[in-house]
Amino acid sequence: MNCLDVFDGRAMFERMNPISTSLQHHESVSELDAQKPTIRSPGRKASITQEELFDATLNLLRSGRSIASLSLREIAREAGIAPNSFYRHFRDIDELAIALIGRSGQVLRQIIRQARLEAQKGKSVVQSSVDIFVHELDTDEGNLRLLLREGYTGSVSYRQAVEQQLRDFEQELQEDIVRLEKHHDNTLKYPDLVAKAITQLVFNMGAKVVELPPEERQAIADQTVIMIRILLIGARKV
Amino acid sequence: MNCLDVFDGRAMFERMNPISTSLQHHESVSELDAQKPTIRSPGRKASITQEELFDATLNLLRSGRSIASLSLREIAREAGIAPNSFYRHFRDIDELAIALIGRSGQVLRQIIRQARLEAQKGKSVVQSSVDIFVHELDTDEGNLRLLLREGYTGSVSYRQAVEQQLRDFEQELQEDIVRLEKHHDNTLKYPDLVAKAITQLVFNMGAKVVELPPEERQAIADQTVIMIRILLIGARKV
DNA sequence: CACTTGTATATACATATGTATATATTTAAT
DNA sequence: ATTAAATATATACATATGTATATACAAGTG
Repeated sequence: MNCLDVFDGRAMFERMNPISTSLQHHESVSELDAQKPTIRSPGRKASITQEELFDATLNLLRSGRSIASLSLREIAREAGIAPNSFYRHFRDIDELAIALIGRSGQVLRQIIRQARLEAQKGKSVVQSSVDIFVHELDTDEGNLRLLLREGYTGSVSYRQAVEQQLRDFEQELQEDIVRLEKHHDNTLKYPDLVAKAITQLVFNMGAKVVELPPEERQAIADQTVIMIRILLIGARKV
Repeated sequence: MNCLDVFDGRAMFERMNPISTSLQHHESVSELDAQKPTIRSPGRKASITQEELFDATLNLLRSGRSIASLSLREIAREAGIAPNSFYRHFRDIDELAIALIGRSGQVLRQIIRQARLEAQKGKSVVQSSVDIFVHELDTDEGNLRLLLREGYTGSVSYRQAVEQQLRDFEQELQEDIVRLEKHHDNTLKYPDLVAKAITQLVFNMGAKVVELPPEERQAIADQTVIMIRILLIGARKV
Protein backbone atom coordinates (compact mmCIF):
# COMPACT_ATOMS: atom_id res chain seq x y z
CA MET A 1 0.00 0.00 0.00
CA ASN A 2 3.06 2.15 0.15
CA CYS A 3 4.84 1.63 -3.12
CA LEU A 4 3.60 2.20 -6.63
CA ASP A 5 0.35 3.09 -4.99
CA VAL A 6 -2.52 3.31 -7.39
CA PHE A 7 -4.42 5.39 -4.92
CA ASP A 8 -3.31 7.01 -1.77
CA GLY A 9 -5.26 4.83 0.57
CA ARG A 10 -6.00 7.85 2.67
CA ALA A 11 -8.27 9.99 0.58
CA MET A 12 -11.38 8.21 1.77
CA PHE A 13 -10.35 8.54 5.40
CA GLU A 14 -9.30 12.16 5.38
CA ARG A 15 -12.81 13.47 5.66
CA MET A 16 -13.85 11.70 8.81
CA ASN A 17 -15.38 14.23 11.15
CA PRO A 18 -18.49 15.47 9.34
CA ILE A 19 -20.14 16.64 12.54
CA SER A 20 -17.58 19.13 13.74
CA THR A 21 -18.60 19.82 17.32
CA SER A 22 -19.33 23.46 16.75
CA LEU A 23 -20.81 24.36 20.08
CA GLN A 24 -19.07 27.63 20.60
CA HIS A 25 -20.42 29.88 17.96
CA HIS A 26 -20.93 33.40 19.15
CA GLU A 27 -23.80 35.44 17.86
CA SER A 28 -22.81 38.77 19.27
CA VAL A 29 -20.06 39.54 16.81
CA SER A 30 -22.39 40.48 14.06
CA GLU A 31 -21.61 44.15 13.99
CA LEU A 32 -18.22 44.56 12.42
CA ASP A 33 -17.59 41.47 10.40
CA ALA A 34 -19.77 42.40 7.45
CA GLN A 35 -16.73 42.35 5.21
CA LYS A 36 -16.93 40.28 2.05
CA PRO A 37 -14.49 41.80 -0.40
CA THR A 38 -14.62 38.89 -2.86
CA ILE A 39 -18.05 39.08 -4.48
CA ARG A 40 -18.34 36.30 -7.03
CA SER A 41 -21.94 35.50 -7.63
CA PRO A 42 -22.00 32.83 -10.34
CA GLY A 43 -20.98 29.26 -9.70
CA ARG A 44 -21.33 26.78 -6.93
CA LYS A 45 -22.31 28.01 -3.50
CA ALA A 46 -19.68 27.51 -0.84
CA SER A 47 -20.84 24.60 1.25
CA ILE A 48 -18.02 25.00 3.72
CA THR A 49 -17.97 28.27 5.55
CA GLN A 50 -14.98 30.00 7.06
CA GLU A 51 -16.68 29.68 10.40
CA GLU A 52 -16.52 25.92 10.13
CA LEU A 53 -12.80 26.09 9.55
CA PHE A 54 -12.47 28.46 12.49
CA ASP A 55 -14.42 26.09 14.68
CA ALA A 56 -12.38 23.12 13.61
CA THR A 57 -9.18 24.99 14.38
CA LEU A 58 -10.40 26.13 17.77
CA ASN A 59 -11.39 22.58 18.54
CA LEU A 60 -7.87 21.39 17.91
CA LEU A 61 -6.44 24.29 19.88
CA ARG A 62 -8.65 23.44 22.82
CA SER A 63 -6.53 20.47 23.79
CA GLY A 64 -3.65 22.77 24.60
CA ARG A 65 -1.70 22.81 21.38
CA SER A 66 -0.35 25.81 19.54
CA ILE A 67 -1.22 26.84 16.02
CA ALA A 68 2.32 26.14 14.94
CA SER A 69 1.78 22.48 15.64
CA LEU A 70 -1.35 22.15 13.54
CA SER A 71 -1.18 20.82 10.01
CA LEU A 72 -3.38 21.76 7.13
CA ARG A 73 -4.55 18.20 6.72
CA GLU A 74 -5.39 17.97 10.37
CA ILE A 75 -7.60 21.02 10.24
CA ALA A 76 -9.26 19.78 7.07
CA ARG A 77 -9.86 16.43 8.72
CA GLU A 78 -11.42 18.07 11.76
CA ALA A 79 -13.60 20.24 9.56
CA GLY A 80 -14.65 17.26 7.51
CA ILE A 81 -13.39 18.46 4.15
CA ALA A 82 -10.80 17.37 1.64
CA PRO A 83 -7.34 18.81 2.27
CA ASN A 84 -7.34 20.78 -0.95
CA SER A 85 -10.65 22.46 -0.18
CA PHE A 86 -8.79 24.41 2.44
CA TYR A 87 -7.17 26.51 -0.27
CA ARG A 88 -10.50 27.87 -1.42
CA HIS A 89 -10.71 29.79 1.84
CA PHE A 90 -7.17 30.55 2.95
CA ARG A 91 -3.82 30.57 1.27
CA ASP A 92 -2.28 28.70 4.21
CA ILE A 93 -2.62 28.14 7.93
CA ASP A 94 -1.02 31.47 8.71
CA GLU A 95 -3.74 33.31 6.88
CA LEU A 96 -6.40 31.39 8.75
CA ALA A 97 -4.66 32.02 12.06
CA ILE A 98 -4.53 35.76 11.54
CA ALA A 99 -8.17 35.94 10.57
CA LEU A 100 -8.99 33.85 13.61
CA ILE A 101 -7.02 36.11 15.92
CA GLY A 102 -8.92 39.09 14.61
CA ARG A 103 -12.22 37.38 15.19
CA SER A 104 -11.20 36.34 18.69
CA GLY A 105 -10.31 39.92 19.56
CA GLN A 106 -13.74 41.06 18.52
CA VAL A 107 -15.37 38.41 20.63
CA LEU A 108 -13.25 39.41 23.57
CA ARG A 109 -13.97 43.10 23.39
CA GLN A 110 -17.62 42.33 23.01
CA ILE A 111 -17.46 40.50 26.29
CA ILE A 112 -15.82 43.39 28.03
CA ARG A 113 -18.30 45.91 26.67
CA GLN A 114 -21.02 43.79 28.08
CA ALA A 115 -19.18 43.72 31.38
CA ARG A 116 -19.14 47.48 31.41
CA LEU A 117 -22.88 47.61 30.91
CA GLU A 118 -23.34 45.22 33.79
CA ALA A 119 -21.10 47.37 35.90
CA GLN A 120 -23.26 50.43 35.43
CA LYS A 121 -25.80 48.85 37.74
CA GLY A 122 -23.98 47.60 40.77
CA LYS A 123 -20.48 46.29 41.32
CA SER A 124 -17.32 48.14 40.38
CA VAL A 125 -16.05 48.03 36.83
CA VAL A 126 -12.90 46.28 37.88
CA GLN A 127 -14.67 43.60 39.81
CA SER A 128 -17.34 42.88 37.24
CA SER A 129 -14.97 43.02 34.29
CA VAL A 130 -12.70 40.44 35.77
CA ASP A 131 -15.65 38.33 36.84
CA ILE A 132 -17.21 38.33 33.41
CA PHE A 133 -13.87 37.65 31.83
CA VAL A 134 -13.48 34.55 33.92
CA HIS A 135 -17.07 33.50 33.45
CA GLU A 136 -16.89 33.74 29.69
CA LEU A 137 -13.91 31.46 29.59
CA ASP A 138 -16.33 28.58 29.62
CA THR A 139 -17.94 29.44 26.32
CA ASP A 140 -15.12 31.29 24.64
CA GLU A 141 -12.26 29.22 25.85
CA GLY A 142 -10.87 28.67 22.40
CA ASN A 143 -10.91 32.30 21.37
CA LEU A 144 -9.22 33.50 24.50
CA ARG A 145 -6.68 30.76 24.53
CA LEU A 146 -5.70 31.75 21.04
CA LEU A 147 -5.15 35.37 21.96
CA LEU A 148 -3.41 34.60 25.19
CA ARG A 149 -1.00 32.12 23.75
CA GLU A 150 -0.21 33.05 20.22
CA GLY A 151 0.89 36.49 21.33
CA TYR A 152 4.08 34.92 22.55
CA THR A 153 4.59 32.03 20.22
CA GLY A 154 3.99 31.83 16.54
CA SER A 155 5.21 33.80 13.62
CA VAL A 156 5.82 37.51 13.54
CA SER A 157 2.50 38.09 11.86
CA TYR A 158 0.60 36.24 14.58
CA ARG A 159 2.16 38.42 17.18
CA GLN A 160 1.40 41.58 15.28
CA ALA A 161 -2.19 40.50 14.94
CA VAL A 162 -2.46 39.81 18.64
CA GLU A 163 -0.72 43.05 19.54
CA GLN A 164 -3.27 44.96 17.54
CA GLN A 165 -6.04 43.32 19.53
CA LEU A 166 -4.29 44.13 22.79
CA ARG A 167 -3.88 47.76 21.76
CA ASP A 168 -7.58 48.01 21.00
CA PHE A 169 -8.35 46.47 24.35
CA GLU A 170 -5.97 48.83 26.14
CA GLN A 171 -7.48 51.82 24.43
CA GLU A 172 -11.01 51.01 25.55
CA LEU A 173 -9.77 50.21 29.02
CA GLN A 174 -7.91 53.49 29.36
CA GLU A 175 -11.01 55.48 28.50
CA ASP A 176 -12.85 53.42 31.04
CA ILE A 177 -10.57 53.95 33.98
CA VAL A 178 -10.10 57.64 33.26
CA ARG A 179 -13.85 58.14 33.20
CA LEU A 180 -14.19 56.06 36.33
CA GLU A 181 -11.64 58.05 38.29
CA LYS A 182 -13.00 61.35 37.13
CA HIS A 183 -16.38 60.23 38.36
CA HIS A 184 -14.83 59.81 41.81
CA ASP A 185 -13.04 63.15 41.52
CA ASN A 186 -9.64 61.58 41.16
CA THR A 187 -7.00 61.89 38.48
CA LEU A 188 -4.59 59.23 37.38
CA LYS A 189 -0.96 59.63 36.66
CA TYR A 190 0.14 57.61 33.64
CA PRO A 191 -3.32 56.44 32.57
CA ASP A 192 -1.79 54.79 29.50
CA LEU A 193 0.68 52.77 31.51
CA VAL A 194 -1.94 51.78 34.02
CA ALA A 195 -4.17 50.55 31.21
CA LYS A 196 -1.26 48.66 29.73
CA ALA A 197 -0.37 47.07 33.04
CA ILE A 198 -3.94 46.06 33.75
CA THR A 199 -4.26 44.54 30.32
CA GLN A 200 -1.17 42.48 30.87
CA LEU A 201 -2.31 41.31 34.27
CA VAL A 202 -5.77 40.41 33.05
CA PHE A 203 -4.51 38.51 30.06
CA ASN A 204 -1.97 36.68 32.16
CA MET A 205 -4.70 35.79 34.55
CA GLY A 206 -6.77 34.52 31.66
CA ALA A 207 -3.96 32.41 30.35
CA LYS A 208 -3.46 30.82 33.72
CA VAL A 209 -7.12 30.33 34.38
CA VAL A 210 -8.11 28.59 31.15
CA GLU A 211 -6.09 25.61 32.19
CA LEU A 212 -7.69 25.41 35.59
CA PRO A 213 -10.87 23.65 36.72
CA PRO A 214 -13.68 26.21 37.11
CA GLU A 215 -13.79 26.01 40.89
CA GLU A 216 -10.21 27.22 41.20
CA ARG A 217 -10.69 30.09 38.82
CA GLN A 218 -12.36 32.53 41.16
CA ALA A 219 -9.41 32.60 43.53
CA ILE A 220 -7.00 33.66 40.79
CA ALA A 221 -9.52 36.20 39.54
CA ASP A 222 -9.83 37.72 43.00
CA GLN A 223 -6.07 38.06 43.20
CA THR A 224 -6.09 39.92 39.92
CA VAL A 225 -8.77 42.27 41.17
CA ILE A 226 -6.58 43.16 44.11
CA MET A 227 -3.58 43.71 41.86
CA ILE A 228 -5.60 46.09 39.72
CA ARG A 229 -6.82 47.96 42.77
CA ILE A 230 -3.27 48.37 43.98
CA LEU A 231 -2.31 49.77 40.60
CA LEU A 232 -5.17 52.24 40.60
CA ILE A 233 -4.41 53.41 44.11
CA GLY A 234 -0.75 53.82 43.33
CA ALA A 235 -1.50 55.88 40.26
CA ARG A 236 -3.75 58.38 41.94
CA LYS A 237 -2.38 61.83 42.35
CA VAL A 238 -2.37 62.67 46.00
CA MET B 1 14.85 7.66 -5.45
CA ASN B 2 11.57 7.40 -3.65
CA CYS B 3 10.44 3.85 -4.20
CA LEU B 4 12.24 0.66 -3.41
CA ASP B 5 15.02 2.86 -2.20
CA VAL B 6 18.20 1.01 -1.51
CA PHE B 7 19.36 3.77 0.72
CA ASP B 8 17.49 6.71 2.07
CA GLY B 9 19.36 9.34 0.16
CA ARG B 10 19.23 11.54 3.21
CA ALA B 11 21.47 9.87 5.75
CA MET B 12 24.55 11.59 4.44
CA PHE B 13 22.86 14.96 4.46
CA GLU B 14 21.26 14.78 7.88
CA ARG B 15 24.41 15.69 9.71
CA MET B 16 25.14 18.97 8.01
CA ASN B 17 25.86 21.54 10.69
CA PRO B 18 29.02 20.37 12.39
CA ILE B 19 29.87 23.83 13.67
CA SER B 20 26.76 24.55 15.68
CA THR B 21 26.97 28.26 16.34
CA SER B 22 27.13 27.92 20.08
CA LEU B 23 27.91 31.50 21.00
CA GLN B 24 25.67 31.80 23.97
CA HIS B 25 27.06 29.48 26.53
CA HIS B 26 26.84 30.83 30.02
CA GLU B 27 29.56 30.18 32.51
CA SER B 28 27.84 31.44 35.61
CA VAL B 29 25.49 28.50 36.05
CA SER B 30 28.10 26.27 37.52
CA GLU B 31 26.70 26.08 41.00
CA LEU B 32 23.62 23.93 40.93
CA ASP B 33 23.88 21.79 37.86
CA ALA B 34 26.36 19.29 39.21
CA GLN B 35 23.83 16.51 38.79
CA LYS B 36 24.91 13.42 36.92
CA PRO B 37 22.71 10.59 38.12
CA THR B 38 23.71 8.15 35.38
CA ILE B 39 27.29 7.08 36.10
CA ARG B 40 28.38 4.59 33.49
CA SER B 41 32.13 4.45 33.20
CA PRO B 42 32.94 1.75 30.65
CA GLY B 43 32.34 2.16 26.94
CA ARG B 44 32.72 4.92 24.45
CA LYS B 45 32.96 8.45 25.75
CA ALA B 46 30.01 10.60 24.84
CA SER B 47 31.18 12.84 22.05
CA ILE B 48 27.92 14.77 21.99
CA THR B 49 27.04 16.57 25.15
CA GLN B 50 23.60 17.57 26.35
CA GLU B 51 24.74 21.15 26.19
CA GLU B 52 25.23 20.83 22.47
CA LEU B 53 21.68 19.63 22.07
CA PHE B 54 20.49 22.49 24.26
CA ASP B 55 22.40 24.97 22.15
CA ALA B 56 21.08 23.52 18.93
CA THR B 57 17.53 23.75 20.24
CA LEU B 58 17.97 27.31 21.44
CA ASN B 59 19.38 28.20 18.05
CA LEU B 60 16.26 26.96 16.35
CA LEU B 61 14.07 28.67 18.91
CA ARG B 62 15.85 31.95 18.32
CA SER B 63 14.12 32.49 15.00
CA GLY B 64 10.81 32.82 16.76
CA ARG B 65 9.45 29.31 16.63
CA SER B 66 7.96 27.30 19.43
CA ILE B 67 9.20 23.99 20.73
CA ALA B 68 6.06 22.31 19.52
CA SER B 69 7.08 23.05 15.95
CA LEU B 70 10.52 21.51 16.22
CA SER B 71 11.17 18.00 15.01
CA LEU B 72 13.65 15.55 16.38
CA ARG B 73 15.41 15.34 13.06
CA GLU B 74 15.66 19.08 12.85
CA ILE B 75 17.35 19.35 16.23
CA ALA B 76 19.68 16.50 15.37
CA ARG B 77 20.55 18.21 12.10
CA GLU B 78 21.28 21.49 13.86
CA ALA B 79 23.41 19.71 16.43
CA GLY B 80 25.28 17.84 13.72
CA ILE B 81 24.42 14.33 14.84
CA ALA B 82 22.50 11.41 13.42
CA PRO B 83 18.78 11.43 14.27
CA ASN B 84 19.00 8.31 16.34
CA SER B 85 21.80 9.64 18.48
CA PHE B 86 19.24 11.91 20.02
CA TYR B 87 17.78 8.97 21.93
CA ARG B 88 20.97 8.43 23.85
CA HIS B 89 20.34 11.69 25.67
CA PHE B 90 16.59 12.19 25.84
CA ARG B 91 13.59 9.97 25.38
CA ASP B 92 11.92 12.57 23.19
CA ILE B 93 11.73 16.30 22.56
CA ASP B 94 9.49 16.83 25.56
CA GLU B 95 12.13 15.51 27.87
CA LEU B 96 14.73 17.79 26.33
CA ALA B 97 12.37 20.78 26.56
CA ILE B 98 11.71 20.28 30.24
CA ALA B 99 15.38 19.96 31.03
CA LEU B 100 16.01 23.08 29.00
CA ILE B 101 13.34 25.05 30.81
CA GLY B 102 14.91 24.13 34.11
CA ARG B 103 18.30 25.27 32.93
CA SER B 104 16.90 28.52 31.60
CA GLY B 105 15.28 29.27 34.93
CA GLN B 106 18.61 28.85 36.64
CA VAL B 107 20.29 31.18 34.20
CA LEU B 108 17.57 33.72 34.70
CA ARG B 109 17.70 33.76 38.47
CA GLN B 110 21.43 33.98 38.32
CA ILE B 111 21.03 37.16 36.33
CA ILE B 112 18.66 38.65 38.84
CA ARG B 113 20.87 37.78 41.77
CA GLN B 114 23.65 39.60 40.06
CA ALA B 115 21.32 42.53 39.52
CA ARG B 116 20.64 42.65 43.21
CA LEU B 117 24.33 42.78 43.98
CA GLU B 118 24.73 45.66 41.56
CA ALA B 119 21.83 47.40 43.22
CA GLN B 120 23.51 47.40 46.60
CA LYS B 121 25.86 50.05 45.33
CA GLY B 122 23.78 52.71 43.64
CA LYS B 123 20.53 52.60 41.75
CA SER B 124 17.29 51.20 43.10
CA VAL B 125 16.66 47.48 42.97
CA VAL B 126 13.73 47.99 40.67
CA GLN B 127 15.61 50.10 38.21
CA SER B 128 18.72 47.98 38.08
CA SER B 129 16.87 44.68 37.98
CA VAL B 130 14.87 45.70 34.99
CA ASP B 131 17.92 47.19 33.32
CA ILE B 132 19.99 44.09 33.77
CA PHE B 133 17.11 41.94 32.65
CA VAL B 134 16.92 43.86 29.41
CA HIS B 135 20.65 43.97 28.99
CA GLU B 136 21.04 40.25 29.41
CA LEU B 137 18.54 39.59 26.68
CA ASP B 138 21.37 39.96 24.22
CA THR B 139 23.33 37.01 25.48
CA ASP B 140 20.55 34.92 26.94
CA GLU B 141 17.92 35.59 24.39
CA GLY B 142 17.23 31.93 23.78
CA ASN B 143 16.83 31.02 27.42
CA LEU B 144 14.48 33.83 28.19
CA ARG B 145 12.45 33.37 25.08
CA LEU B 146 11.93 29.79 26.06
CA LEU B 147 10.63 30.68 29.50
CA LEU B 148 8.53 33.56 28.30
CA ARG B 149 6.85 31.67 25.55
CA GLU B 150 6.50 28.08 26.52
CA GLY B 151 4.71 29.05 29.68
CA TYR B 152 1.65 29.71 27.58
CA THR B 153 1.98 27.24 24.77
CA GLY B 154 3.21 23.72 24.83
CA SER B 155 2.20 20.67 26.73
CA VAL B 156 1.01 20.56 30.29
CA SER B 157 4.44 19.48 31.47
CA TYR B 158 6.13 22.47 29.81
CA ARG B 159 3.83 24.81 31.59
CA GLN B 160 4.35 23.13 34.91
CA ALA B 161 8.08 23.39 34.43
CA VAL B 162 7.84 27.08 33.61
CA GLU B 163 5.46 27.75 36.48
CA GLN B 164 7.95 26.25 38.87
CA GLN B 165 10.58 28.66 37.61
CA LEU B 166 8.19 31.58 37.96
CA ARG B 167 7.37 30.58 41.51
CA ASP B 168 11.04 30.51 42.40
CA PHE B 169 11.49 33.90 40.83
CA GLU B 170 8.48 35.31 42.68
CA GLN B 171 9.73 33.95 45.96
CA GLU B 172 13.09 35.64 45.68
CA LEU B 173 11.46 38.83 44.50
CA GLN B 174 9.05 38.93 47.40
CA GLU B 175 11.86 38.66 49.92
CA ASP B 176 13.59 41.43 48.05
CA ILE B 177 10.81 43.95 48.06
CA VAL B 178 9.84 43.25 51.64
CA ARG B 179 13.40 43.85 52.75
CA LEU B 180 13.59 46.93 50.59
CA GLU B 181 10.45 48.47 52.04
CA LYS B 182 11.39 47.60 55.58
CA HIS B 183 14.66 49.39 54.97
CA HIS B 184 12.68 52.51 54.11
CA ASP B 185 10.42 52.00 57.12
CA ASN B 186 7.41 51.04 55.03
CA THR B 187 5.23 47.98 55.10
CA LEU B 188 3.54 46.42 52.11
CA LYS B 189 0.05 45.11 51.92
CA TYR B 190 -0.17 41.86 49.95
CA PRO B 191 3.56 41.39 49.41
CA ASP B 192 2.85 38.07 47.71
CA LEU B 193 0.48 39.58 45.20
CA VAL B 194 2.79 42.47 44.52
CA ALA B 195 5.62 40.06 43.80
CA LYS B 196 3.35 38.06 41.56
CA ALA B 197 2.21 41.12 39.67
CA ILE B 198 5.73 42.40 39.21
CA THR B 199 6.86 39.03 37.95
CA GLN B 200 4.11 39.00 35.39
CA LEU B 201 4.87 42.51 34.24
CA VAL B 202 8.58 41.89 33.99
CA PHE B 203 8.16 38.66 32.06
CA ASN B 204 5.66 40.24 29.74
CA MET B 205 8.08 43.03 29.16
CA GLY B 206 10.78 40.52 28.43
CA ALA B 207 8.61 38.70 25.96
CA LYS B 208 7.85 41.89 24.13
CA VAL B 209 11.38 43.16 24.19
CA VAL B 210 13.17 40.08 22.83
CA GLU B 211 11.51 40.70 19.51
CA LEU B 212 12.59 44.33 19.40
CA PRO B 213 15.79 45.93 18.12
CA PRO B 214 18.03 46.85 21.07
CA GLU B 215 17.53 50.58 20.67
CA GLU B 216 13.81 50.32 21.27
CA ARG B 217 14.18 48.12 24.29
CA GLN B 218 15.00 50.77 26.85
CA ALA B 219 11.73 52.61 26.31
CA ILE B 220 9.67 49.54 27.12
CA ALA B 221 11.87 48.79 30.10
CA ASP B 222 11.36 52.29 31.45
CA GLN B 223 7.63 51.87 31.17
CA THR B 224 7.87 48.68 33.18
CA VAL B 225 9.87 50.42 35.86
CA ILE B 226 7.11 52.97 36.22
CA MET B 227 4.47 50.27 36.41
CA ILE B 228 6.38 48.57 39.19
CA ARG B 229 6.77 51.83 41.07
CA ILE B 230 3.04 52.43 40.84
CA LEU B 231 2.42 48.97 42.23
CA LEU B 232 4.79 49.51 45.15
CA ILE B 233 3.28 52.90 45.99
CA GLY B 234 -0.22 51.51 45.84
CA ALA B 235 0.67 48.65 48.14
CA ARG B 236 2.14 50.79 50.88
CA LYS B 237 0.05 51.12 53.95
CA VAL B 238 -0.82 54.75 54.39
C1' DC C 1 45.65 -8.88 23.48
C1' DA C 2 40.57 -9.97 23.18
C1' DC C 3 36.16 -8.64 25.14
C1' DT C 4 32.56 -6.23 26.83
C1' DT C 5 29.83 -2.15 26.98
C1' DG C 6 28.13 2.26 25.99
C1' DT C 7 27.82 5.03 22.03
C1' DA C 8 27.21 6.85 17.13
C1' DT C 9 25.90 6.07 12.53
C1' DA C 10 23.62 3.98 8.36
C1' DT C 11 19.84 1.95 6.28
C1' DA C 12 15.04 1.12 6.07
C1' DC C 13 10.15 1.80 6.37
C1' DA C 14 5.54 3.11 7.61
C1' DT C 15 3.26 7.08 8.00
C1' DA C 16 2.20 12.23 7.57
C1' DT C 17 2.43 16.44 5.22
C1' DG C 18 1.86 20.24 1.52
C1' DT C 19 0.39 20.75 -2.85
C1' DA C 20 -0.13 19.88 -8.15
C1' DT C 21 -3.23 18.10 -11.38
C1' DA C 22 -7.33 16.30 -12.98
C1' DT C 23 -12.08 15.46 -12.43
C1' DA C 24 -16.57 15.82 -10.76
C1' DT C 25 -20.39 18.51 -8.87
C1' DT C 26 -23.40 22.22 -8.12
C1' DT C 27 -25.24 26.67 -8.90
C1' DA C 28 -26.37 31.06 -11.55
C1' DA C 29 -26.84 33.29 -15.77
C1' DT C 30 -27.93 32.86 -20.52
C1' DA D 1 -31.61 23.37 -21.43
C1' DT D 2 -27.09 24.76 -22.20
C1' DT D 3 -23.25 26.84 -20.60
C1' DA D 4 -19.83 28.86 -17.70
C1' DA D 5 -17.95 29.59 -13.36
C1' DA D 6 -16.99 28.49 -8.72
C1' DT D 7 -16.26 24.96 -5.69
C1' DA D 8 -15.26 20.25 -3.77
C1' DT D 9 -13.01 15.94 -4.21
C1' DA D 10 -9.74 12.20 -5.75
C1' DT D 11 -5.38 10.75 -7.03
C1' DA D 12 -0.59 11.34 -7.03
C1' DC D 13 4.00 12.48 -5.53
C1' DA D 14 8.03 14.50 -3.50
C1' DT D 15 9.51 15.22 0.78
C1' DA D 16 9.71 15.00 6.04
C1' DT D 17 9.19 12.65 10.26
C1' DG D 18 9.73 9.09 14.20
C1' DT D 19 11.80 5.06 15.06
C1' DA D 20 13.38 -0.05 14.44
C1' DT D 21 17.23 -2.69 13.26
C1' DA D 22 21.80 -3.58 12.19
C1' DT D 23 26.41 -2.35 12.14
C1' DA D 24 30.59 0.12 13.20
C1' DC D 25 33.38 2.51 16.63
C1' DA D 26 35.88 3.77 20.87
C1' DA D 27 37.12 3.24 25.43
C1' DG D 28 37.60 0.80 29.69
C1' DT D 29 38.27 -4.05 31.85
C1' DG D 30 40.22 -8.55 32.19
